[in-house]
Amino acid sequence: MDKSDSLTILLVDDDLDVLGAIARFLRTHDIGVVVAESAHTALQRLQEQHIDAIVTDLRMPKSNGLQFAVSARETRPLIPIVFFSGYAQVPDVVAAMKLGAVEFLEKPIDPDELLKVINRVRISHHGTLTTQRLAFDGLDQGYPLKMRVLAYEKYLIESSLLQHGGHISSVLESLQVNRRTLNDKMSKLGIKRDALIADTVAGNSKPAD
Amino acid sequence: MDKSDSLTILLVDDDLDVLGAIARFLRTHDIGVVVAESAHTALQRLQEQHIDAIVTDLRMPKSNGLQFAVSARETRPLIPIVFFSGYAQVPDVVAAMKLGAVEFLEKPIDPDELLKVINRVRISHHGTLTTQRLAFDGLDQGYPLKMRVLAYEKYLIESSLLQHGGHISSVLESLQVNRRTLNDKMSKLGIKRDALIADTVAGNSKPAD
DNA sequence: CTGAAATAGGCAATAAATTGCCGACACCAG
DNA sequence: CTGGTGTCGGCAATTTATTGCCTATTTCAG
Repeated sequence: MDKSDSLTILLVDDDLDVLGAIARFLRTHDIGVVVAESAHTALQRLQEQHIDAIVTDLRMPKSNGLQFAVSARETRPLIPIVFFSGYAQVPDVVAAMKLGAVEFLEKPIDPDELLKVINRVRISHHGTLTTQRLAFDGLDQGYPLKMRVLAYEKYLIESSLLQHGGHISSVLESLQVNRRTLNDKMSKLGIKRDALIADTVAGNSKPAD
Repeated sequence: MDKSDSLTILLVDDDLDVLGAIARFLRTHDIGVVVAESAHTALQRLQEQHIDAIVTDLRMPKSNGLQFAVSARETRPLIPIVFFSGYAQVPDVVAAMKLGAVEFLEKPIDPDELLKVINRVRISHHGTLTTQRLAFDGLDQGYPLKMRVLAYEKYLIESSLLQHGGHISSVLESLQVNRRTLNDKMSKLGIKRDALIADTVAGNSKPAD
């Protein structure tokens, strides 16, 4: 299946067996995979082509995963990063999560679990959402408070819409907001319900998480 | 400014020896400590009195620390929470950090380290901005849109204040907001400039509600 | 086809936020 | 002490947001 909305992830691990196995698995599930066996290579790939998310081993021979993540964030400030590791210590995990990791998996990796995580990324960073996240989160300086708050509000509403499959009444209940207010906000913030729900029909529209 | 105990933390652990020892240590460092030996008691304390931050064991006989944290957040959505545990598994740590934990310490607790963490909390969630952000959109859905947006706005203002060392005029420029508006927001959101700029020295506690 | 349910938008009353202007207070250098 | 700077809050005019009421449109089951 060729899907225009499929994700491309950057998979980083020094163990080529693991790299190959996971890459194969993900590709059979319509996820584009770019592999790299070192942090150095990974950073190159990150600059060469479009990557939607990073899945990386925490422990690698030369540069460790955290260091790599920091470098990666310099290029792509808010790219979602998923770590995995076989012998993670608590401080490592804490550091990774503080960096804003979306998930931290243990080796050996359960492919289905990884797939679930990636699908979650697919949803929360979908299309217009990604732009919004950048708007309110990445550019720490230079944007007025009001604009950033509005961008966040837009992001929250779009997320809720996606999570409820475009079902407005559910969103109203979830966000506990007046129906008229929500409509006005969506109009003002340029949120198109139709566009959002059309986006998700191809993949999983329900994050059963 | 009141020079007495400016910060009150809620310390939760089923091990009474640990509870007593840490409480004593913290009290000698001018930190108010309310102790609870169970999640149930802790939730009561949380409603009875003003608590600035929670320090809790992850593993407790009856209810686990995560469950407790979720309940605590229902009462105090953005209260800083520090976890500690002796036998933490990776998924536990990940879950705790996703909940927006400020820090995750390992048992046995190094008192000085805990003190350092608490002092970071004292200047209002300093440091791990990413973690803080996760606390917003990683937090369970179920909080009204308005509350979440306000929480984010509060976070933005506090961050900017910290970043500019409490210089209001710099914050005004950075956030491009009217001075009168910023003052009003700070007042409404319970942001105390004095408390934020008081560096490692004790400042005012903030009755953040 | 018909009617119920879900969604969207117009309009107007009400509530809240924004902002300029004024004065007050603290602090510091001269 | 005095004047300058930075901060804070009261007040009121203006703007914006919220929300209830009403109607239109679409969708879908019967």
